[in-house]
Amino acid sequence: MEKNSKQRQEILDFLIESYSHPTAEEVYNEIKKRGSTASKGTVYRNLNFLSEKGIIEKISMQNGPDRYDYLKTPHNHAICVKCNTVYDFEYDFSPKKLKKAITEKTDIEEFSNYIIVQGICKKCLGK
Amino acid sequence: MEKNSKQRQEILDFLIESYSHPTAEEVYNEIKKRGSTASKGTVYRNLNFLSEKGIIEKISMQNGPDRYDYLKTPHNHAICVKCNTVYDFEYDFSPKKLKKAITEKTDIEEFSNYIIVQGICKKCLGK
DNA sequence: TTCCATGCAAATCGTTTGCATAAAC
DNA sequence: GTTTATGCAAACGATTTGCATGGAA
Repeated sequence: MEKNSKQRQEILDFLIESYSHPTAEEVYNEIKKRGSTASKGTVYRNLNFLSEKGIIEKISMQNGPDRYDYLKTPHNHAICVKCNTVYDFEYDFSPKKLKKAITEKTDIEEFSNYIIVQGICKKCLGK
Repeated sequence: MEKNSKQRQEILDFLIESYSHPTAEEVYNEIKKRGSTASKGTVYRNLNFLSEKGIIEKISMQNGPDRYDYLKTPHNHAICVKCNTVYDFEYDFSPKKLKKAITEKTDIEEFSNYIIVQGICKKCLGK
């Protein structure tokens, strides 16, 4: 049976109120600033724990560290592959049609409502 | 001006004929088996070069090493986050509507036609 | 009083980099 | 001849792990 530690709660609390898709490092720094005793190892262990439970989402980036997002209402992610900024957006991907297309062609059975679109943002295009 | 080395061509040739979304390590092993002199550093440098050119796509995984895919006709990727298998599938995401949804809500201007859906495959669900 | 979670540090993994040499053009 | 790419090995960043200890149930 799992145990509800102070540290795990501090990590989750921060993610719930955060809208910036922070990295593990950023989570660590922020909760430290607030007085948490959590070590970096504990932060990583809990981020993995929470994402395996489906409470948060681990977002893998093309460059740099993973980012984490608390799963409120379903939404999608548009990611700039240059500067690694993650944006939320809503879009109806017609889940039923999509499910059909995927299960017909692949072995994927269950899939996330959080779809990832990669792109380049205004700022990075200018460069 | 860029130069077309033997090693770069060997790496690209292998990706063109591969349908398995190989990792850098797998690319390295396979071209070595075929007699290439390419070092691992060269493999990484060329995979980055080719993906910056938009010739191949770098696919970041939730766990484990990145995978690479030669960009033939547009298609999407369904990824099992447990076993890291990448499947191809076709689906009409209504690019115009999607573009509108994204540019209205985010700073992303240009985006890839290769959309990523994360899920769990049949085999891993059973476990 | 059991067993899960922690803190710490070392280890690991995937990838990048510096530098001297070799190959394209 | 000039410049870009290579091979090698060392360095790097992000993450995981082993182990002894502490805290929840």
